[in-house]
Amino acid sequence: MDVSPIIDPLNDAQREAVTAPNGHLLVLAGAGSGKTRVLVHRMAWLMQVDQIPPTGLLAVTFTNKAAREMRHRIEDLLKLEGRGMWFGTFHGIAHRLLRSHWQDAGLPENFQVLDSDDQLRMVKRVMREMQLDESRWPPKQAQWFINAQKDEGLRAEHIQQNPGDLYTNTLLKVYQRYQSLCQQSGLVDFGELLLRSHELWLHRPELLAHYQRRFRHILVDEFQDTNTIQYAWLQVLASNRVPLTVVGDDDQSIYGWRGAKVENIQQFNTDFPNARIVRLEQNYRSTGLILKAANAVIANNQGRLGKELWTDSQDGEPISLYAAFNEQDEANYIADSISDWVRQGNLRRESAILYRSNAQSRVLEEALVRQGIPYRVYGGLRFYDRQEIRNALGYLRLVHYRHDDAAFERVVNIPPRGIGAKSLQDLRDLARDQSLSLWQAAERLLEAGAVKGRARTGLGSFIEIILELSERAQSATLKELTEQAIRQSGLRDYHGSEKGEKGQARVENLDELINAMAEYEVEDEAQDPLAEFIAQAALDAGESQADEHEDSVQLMTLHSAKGLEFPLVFLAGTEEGLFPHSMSLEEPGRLEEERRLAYVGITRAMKKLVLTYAESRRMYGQEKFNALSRFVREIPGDCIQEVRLRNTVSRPAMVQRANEGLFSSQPPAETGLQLGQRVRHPKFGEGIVMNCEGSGHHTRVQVNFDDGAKWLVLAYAPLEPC
DNA sequence: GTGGCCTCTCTTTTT
DNA sequence: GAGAGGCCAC
Repeated sequence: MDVSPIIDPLNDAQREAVTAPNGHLLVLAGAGSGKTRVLVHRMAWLMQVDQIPPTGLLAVTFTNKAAREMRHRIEDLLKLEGRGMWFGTFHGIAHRLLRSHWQDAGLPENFQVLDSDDQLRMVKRVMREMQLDESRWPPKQAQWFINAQKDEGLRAEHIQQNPGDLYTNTLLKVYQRYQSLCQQSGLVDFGELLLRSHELWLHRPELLAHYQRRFRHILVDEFQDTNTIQYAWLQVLASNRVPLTVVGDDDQSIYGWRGAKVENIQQFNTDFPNARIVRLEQNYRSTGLILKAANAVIANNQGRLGKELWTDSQDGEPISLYAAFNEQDEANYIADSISDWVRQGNLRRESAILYRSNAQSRVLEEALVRQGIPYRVYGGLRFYDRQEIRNALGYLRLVHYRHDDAAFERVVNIPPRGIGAKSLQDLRDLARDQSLSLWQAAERLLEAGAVKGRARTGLGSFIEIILELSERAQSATLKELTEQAIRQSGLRDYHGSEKGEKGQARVENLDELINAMAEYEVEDEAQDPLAEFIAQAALDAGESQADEHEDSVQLMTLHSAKGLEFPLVFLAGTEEGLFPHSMSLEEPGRLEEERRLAYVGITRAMKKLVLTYAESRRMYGQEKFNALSRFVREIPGDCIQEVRLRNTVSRPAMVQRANEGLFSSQPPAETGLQLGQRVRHPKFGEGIVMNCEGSGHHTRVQVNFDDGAKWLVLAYAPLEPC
């Protein structure tokens, strides 16, 4: 057997990881150290050398994109179809298990996956039922509470009531009521998928044993992003029967705020004491200086597992630091730089602009538009999150499963058919009192003649539509069914008549959905295709299928940049308050997470990194004078070259003042000016210094001349003290 | 059901 | 200061 294609392209550490005996393995993989490659090659090794059949492998990732990419690469490497291997996200795999074992999991066969939008609706409904004041008890917060508990593996009945703690007690009640409503309507939210499949292991040992025999090895990507319940799920499944390979980087853990536990990496050592540990520290991505900067920044974090990236490559160009006058200047500078770079024969798509928060993208986009540079913004509204799509899916969900209350609430009055808040409330009341689904409640009310007038007609025709579609579903293809649902429900006309281009765009999206249905391939023949499509729509929000063919600059948040790399990277808005974000300054833990985010950002760059910040920035409607980010100050001086426009005034002084963290309205000392001082201007004559803003070459002072106050840029309008 | 007005907030986001 | 979400009036 020739294993050279599997091990030849690897360095020593990578090879050690790939060829480790079929036992527990922890791979600490630094940024750009070939983590995915190791995972893929290890799968190949296990199949070829340890003779594990494809069906014996389970590979778990966090995003559908990562799962697809892995499948792709293994098929490429082994020139075979990955059929039989289980690839998927934690949620996807949990869902698959629950579908197969719905009875053991205590679910109805037709259970539906509830996405966060629908979840919020359900939470609101429960809270209204409980007559909680929405301003005092924000539904979003309750939703967050429920998800956080589920992420920790806790059911409402596991959580201790605390007599004095009104907050927890109230939210607990919401949790409890929400849960029973979901159970009754056959709805399973994201957290519930994980929690339930964990319970499935615990309550059905024979099932667990079955899967433990089936899986001969489990591989987990981005292990630092696992939360408590995910870890528990893995731990029970693997225990001491199924070997685990987990790959992660504690320095790239940036999702603590949504429940990820970096500690799981340390815990792994304890729970699996015989696990082998391999560190991948050689970086193949970035230049020497970029790596040096990244190492220096991350070294300021405490309690790391310890890893220091190194590279064979040259130092490369120094990192540029541009101090912009304001956010406009920053955006223009970046757009100019990209123009230059493209003029030198580079591709736009090889450059990326990264920022901490989405709000920053607008100014950047405007500057790119002005210069006619095509760009693509990542992470916008996803296809299945669009209203019109969710409405169409709402109808289909009801066709599939009438007791899906979330879908019922969503579309019963869309398009409007006279079923207002009052009628809906009657339905909810009846449903609650008699433990019925909204669908059943509607039937009862109609039979009893308890609804009158427009509401009666509307509700009647709504039910009629669903019934007719259900009939049609028996014989029609998915595509035909969807087409009819969109037409017959009135959604097409309703969205089409929305004013402006919006209406047209919505209809186009609906057509796109019909196309997607036509192309949809059923993965599991045994499954009802409609059921499968609906679940997929909830679990895979549909990678924004933007035209990737056009050569465009990539704009995204630092979070979405994880896992990607670009020859040229701009990191915009490196200012205190923005990055690190002001909301993470209080807790040291949050600040460390921000620092890891900085580490992620820096290590995205292959050849050239440009940091920019604005001395003055409009935020929340106010002019803010933020100091240079501490993360930039943590980079050794010899890695950085400060870029200034010409006519520079005293660069060191500017940097010093930035480092001191403050820009005052007092002009810099080296200008020889002070507030209140008399100065002479060659053209305007004598005046008094009233105010100062900015620093460095952008320093502007306000001077009161005889004919009024003027703002002057010091660099261009030298003032003489007099 | 829509439009206008008021208030409130103001990260990061996958499933 | 902008955008979202809630509320009220027509």
